[in-house]
Amino acid sequence: MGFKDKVLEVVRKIPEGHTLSYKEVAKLAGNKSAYRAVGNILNRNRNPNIPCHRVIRSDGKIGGFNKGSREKIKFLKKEGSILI
DNA sequence: CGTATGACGTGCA
DNA sequence: GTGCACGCCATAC
Repeated sequence: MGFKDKVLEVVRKIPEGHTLSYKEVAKLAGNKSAYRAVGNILNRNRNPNIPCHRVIRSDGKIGGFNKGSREKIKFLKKEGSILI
């Protein structure tokens, strides 16, 4: 159990229709300054149970996605969590 | 063990 | 308002 698992758990707890920024996730994970690592972890970690598409940048931008930002945008728009 | 990387964030020009 | 550059942390190899 480390920062990685904590981040994944936090992201997994994100309810539908709600999005969190990498910084927020890092803060909830215990390291508010590790937002850099959050993106890294989500990128390397391919866990289908982790709705990583609900994690966006603080700017409101999508950021990136394993399968392609298109899918991420699609999911967010479908859930009504984003206004792009 | 040490180096390099990255789906970020903030500041400054 | 937009663009560029730097700094930050943890993970993976």
